[in-house]
Amino acid sequence: MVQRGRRAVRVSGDERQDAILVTAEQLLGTRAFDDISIEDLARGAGISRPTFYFYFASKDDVLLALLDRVIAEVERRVGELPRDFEGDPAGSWTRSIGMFVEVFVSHRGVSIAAIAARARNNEVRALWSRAMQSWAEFSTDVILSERARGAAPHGIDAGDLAVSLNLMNERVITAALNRETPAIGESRALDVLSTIWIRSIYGSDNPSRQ
Amino acid sequence: MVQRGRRAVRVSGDERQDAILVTAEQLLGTRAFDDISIEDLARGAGISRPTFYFYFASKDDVLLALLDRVIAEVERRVGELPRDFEGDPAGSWTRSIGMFVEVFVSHRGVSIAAIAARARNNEVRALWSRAMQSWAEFSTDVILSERARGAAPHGIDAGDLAVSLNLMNERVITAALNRETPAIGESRALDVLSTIWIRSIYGSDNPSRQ
DNA sequence: GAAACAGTCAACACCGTGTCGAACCCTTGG
DNA sequence: CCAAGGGTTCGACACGGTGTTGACTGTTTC
Repeated sequence: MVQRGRRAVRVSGDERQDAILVTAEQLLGTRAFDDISIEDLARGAGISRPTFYFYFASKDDVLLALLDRVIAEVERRVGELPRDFEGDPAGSWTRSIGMFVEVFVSHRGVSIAAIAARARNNEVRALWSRAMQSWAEFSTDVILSERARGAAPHGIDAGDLAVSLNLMNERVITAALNRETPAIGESRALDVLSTIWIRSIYGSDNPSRQ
Repeated sequence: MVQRGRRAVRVSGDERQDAILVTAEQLLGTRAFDDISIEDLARGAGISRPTFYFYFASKDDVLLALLDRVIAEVERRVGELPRDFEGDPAGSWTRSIGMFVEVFVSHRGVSIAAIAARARNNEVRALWSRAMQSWAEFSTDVILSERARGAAPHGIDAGDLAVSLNLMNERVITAALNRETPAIGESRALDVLSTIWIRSIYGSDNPSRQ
C-alpha cells in the first residue's frame, strides 16, 4: 500500500488488525504483557487507543489471537510428526517433545504471556486447556498401545500419567523460557524431559523395539 | 483485648497487621487475588485504605507474607521428615511428596495466588525460587546418594532430574488445586507423582532396598 | 447523490493504586 | 498535670490505565 501524492491511502481493516498483532508479538519479545498498555499497541499500529477497540475487545483478546496461532502451529506439526513408536519408541517420543520445545521457544513471548494469563482470563484458560487435553489424549493413546503390545508396564492410569508428563513439559519449558531459577537450560531440556517420559512410561531406559 | 464501657480500646498494630493477613487468606479462599482490592482487605481488617499502607507497602506484600508462612511450614516439615531412603526408598519419596501436597492443599488460596504472582512480582519470584532451589537440592542429594549405593542408575544429570521432577510437582499440584482441565484429582495426584519420581530416578518400580 | 457502512478519535466516566498532610491518640518525663 | 513526640488514622488528592460515547470522515452501493 503506497502513498500517492500528499494523500494518505486508507489502510484496510485487516492490515490494521494485523499491525496490532505484529506489534504485540514484537513488544512481548522485550517486556511482559502487563507492562504493555493498549496505548502502546495502538501507537505501534499507528492508531489511537479508542480505535484499538474497533479491532479487539481487550488486550487479552490480542493475546488470545496470538496464542491461537501458536497452538495451530503445534497442531499442524503434531499431524506431520513421523510416528514409529513400535520401531523406535525413544526416538519417537523425543521427536514429539522436541517439536513442542521448538515451537514454544520460537514464540517465547506469547507462550510466557499466555500461560500467565490463564490465571485471570477464562478464554485463554479454555483455549490452552483444550490444547493440553488434545496433547494429553494423544500421549494417552500411544501409552495404551505401547502397553497393549507389551512394551510398557501397566500400573498407574495411562491418562493420569500422560497428563502429569504433559504438565511437566509445560512447566519445565516455561521455566526455561523465563530463565527462572531453578530451571533447565533450553538446550538440555529436551534430553531431560525425554528421559523422564521414557523411564516413567516404559519403566526402563531402553524400551523394546518390536 | 476487651472493650470496656462505651469506649473502644485501641487495637495494637500487630493485631491490625494480623487482621489484614487473616482477611487476605480468608478472601483468597473465595476469590482470585486480582479480584481482591486493597479496599477489601482494609475493610476486612476494620481500617481505611490509607491505613492499610501503614502496615503493608502493597497488596503483593501481603501475599508475600502469607507465602512466607507457607514455605516456612514446608521447611519445618521437611526437617521433621523421617528419612529412610535406603530401607524404604519408595515409601520415603512418597512421604516427602505427600507432605508437599498436604501443605499446599491446606493453603490452597495462598499457593495458587503466589504461584501466579511470580510472573509479575520480583520478591514473590525470589522467595519461591529460593524455596524451589532448596527442595531441588534436597532431591538432588538423595538421588546422588541413591546412585552412589548402586540403587539408582546414572545417566542424566541428577540436578536436572531433580529440578524437572520438582517443577512437575508444582505444576501438577497447582492444576489439581485450580481444578483445571486436564488435571489429576487431589486424591490421585500423590500416587501418580510418586510413581513418576520412582520410575525416573530408579528406572524401575521396585528400587532395591539395602 | 443519498443512504448505509467502515473506520477514526477527542472527550469523558470509572476504578484501583498510592501519597500527603492534618489530625488524633497514648505514652513519658519535666 | 500537661506538653512534647512518636505511633496511628484517614479525608482528599493525583495518577494511570481501561473502556465508552458520539460526532465526524471517507468509501461503497444502488
